[in-house]
Amino acid sequence: MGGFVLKLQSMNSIIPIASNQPVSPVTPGAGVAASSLSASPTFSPLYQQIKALITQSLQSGEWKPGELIPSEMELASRFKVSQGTVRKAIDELSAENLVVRRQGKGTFVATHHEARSQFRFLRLAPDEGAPHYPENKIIEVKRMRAPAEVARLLDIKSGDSVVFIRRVQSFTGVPTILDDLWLPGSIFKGLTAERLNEYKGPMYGLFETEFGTHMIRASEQIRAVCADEQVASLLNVDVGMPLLNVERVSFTYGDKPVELRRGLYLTVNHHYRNELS
Amino acid sequence: MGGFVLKLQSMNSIIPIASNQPVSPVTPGAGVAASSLSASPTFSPLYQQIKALITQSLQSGEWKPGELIPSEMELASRFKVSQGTVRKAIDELSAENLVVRRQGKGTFVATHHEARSQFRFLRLAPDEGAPHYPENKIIEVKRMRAPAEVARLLDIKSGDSVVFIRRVQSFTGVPTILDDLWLPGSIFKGLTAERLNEYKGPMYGLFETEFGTHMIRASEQIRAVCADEQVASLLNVDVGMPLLNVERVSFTYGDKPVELRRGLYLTVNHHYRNELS
DNA sequence: AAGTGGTCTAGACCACTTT
DNA sequence: AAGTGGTCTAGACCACTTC
Repeated sequence: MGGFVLKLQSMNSIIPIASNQPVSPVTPGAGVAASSLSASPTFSPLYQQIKALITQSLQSGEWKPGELIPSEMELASRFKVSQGTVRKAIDELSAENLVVRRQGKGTFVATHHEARSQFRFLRLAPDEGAPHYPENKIIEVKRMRAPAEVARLLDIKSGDSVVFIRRVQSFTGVPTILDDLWLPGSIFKGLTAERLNEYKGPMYGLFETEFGTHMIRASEQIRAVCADEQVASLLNVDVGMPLLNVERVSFTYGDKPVELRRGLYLTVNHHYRNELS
Repeated sequence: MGGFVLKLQSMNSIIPIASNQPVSPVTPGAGVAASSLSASPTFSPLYQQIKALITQSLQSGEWKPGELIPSEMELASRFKVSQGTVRKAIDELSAENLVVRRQGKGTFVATHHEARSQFRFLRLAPDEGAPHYPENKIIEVKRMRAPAEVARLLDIKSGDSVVFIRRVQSFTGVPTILDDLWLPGSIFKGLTAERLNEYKGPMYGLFETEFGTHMIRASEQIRAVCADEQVASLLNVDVGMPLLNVERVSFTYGDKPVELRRGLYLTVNHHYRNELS
């Protein structure tokens, strides 16, 4: 019986896990044989370590968005743990929307090319009728040097290259969202207005497919502001019209910030919806 | 070996579960013996049925907010299922913030009288510094007949008695939030301005303790508006100042709406924070 | 029929809290 | 020492999908 409880300095230095696992089968019916290191202050449950290993494979691109990952039994065999432990790891990854389970088919890497996740990052809904996806119009795409504030939020150096995008989104012809985006130039090489205009569907789908960057979560700060002349012109409203100002930082695997977005939402016939639970 | 898989018309008609449970102990090591009804279109996993039973006990007040509920072993014994099945039911209740687990102590009914849940329903945070709780000033408390829109959202009849509350919340002396609340009169009998002013701490704590109504979730719709004269006067800002308009419907056990709230937030030095995940 | 995830049980041991 | 939730394993069967 081998020791299942591992002592780890951090979740990043987890790779040698295999060598700490039992190499011989556990006696049937036997429970967990604890090592004497179990009181370690850096103790981490086995399933958390497995979760970190799976996350690493997602991050490294071993399994790409939309693809099938190995079955629970295969992963259990690879990591030398029971299927139940792999299951608990995948349970959490599924709860965090990193993977999607489908009974009878398998577990798939989450992708933004799916109806079910279409409105996960678009919280503006019409006051009447079912949510639907807006039309995109790209106003401007340019390369520039990151201002200090942009660099800080993207965790890059001030003056580093960033891609700036301005677009307007309309619902049934009515301009409703003005977005300004800043993306790290090192990741989004070759992003042009043409490519953005050609692409139909959510921008995060394009980012994922064309630039290998999958967004896993975002953090938003919302304020109320008034439209200035430039904004009023772009959204076709009067100067002084109250608008939602939504500042978003989006993160990819490893909680790395890879998008800064400032959206101005016209909330006359739409609202930002939020569930508190 | 008894049949564990039950056929249910709905989650509400679950009470006879006990009579469908095995009364004699299951043969050790035996798996699940499925009944021939397993293909029923209304099939519900055992742990979901247990979850519903526990939720009923929460709703009925058998265990009150802050109290300890029976241990997993006790519940397993009561419901004649394994401890693992109870565990999975409680896992979900914990994820939904209905209960709180504490290793070594037990599982407690969630309460709003705790630091850990203090900011679950208060999303306005200062731009600089750590979140802190605002001071309350009750402006008005009165009884009135529910307007049609209020009645619709509270799922009561138009003209039914409601309690109306207006208050201003301030951060370090600066008026920042103007709230208007409508509460069903049938539940919040005897709510007075004095009682609200005496009470220090979150209003949901008072609702829970004084009126036996614990909020479990809320749904918000956010818009940008401009301050009119009355609002400007109450928040000590200029007319036309852009404000967040946050309309909230809060629900208690059984997803019953029991509060309608319209908040106006000054977002000059604060922002509404939201995590998209 | 075979393979996948989903449910359920049983038993062991660990970590934490209280007695 | 006893009790609680937390982790881990093992094995059975169910529901769903594909072959």
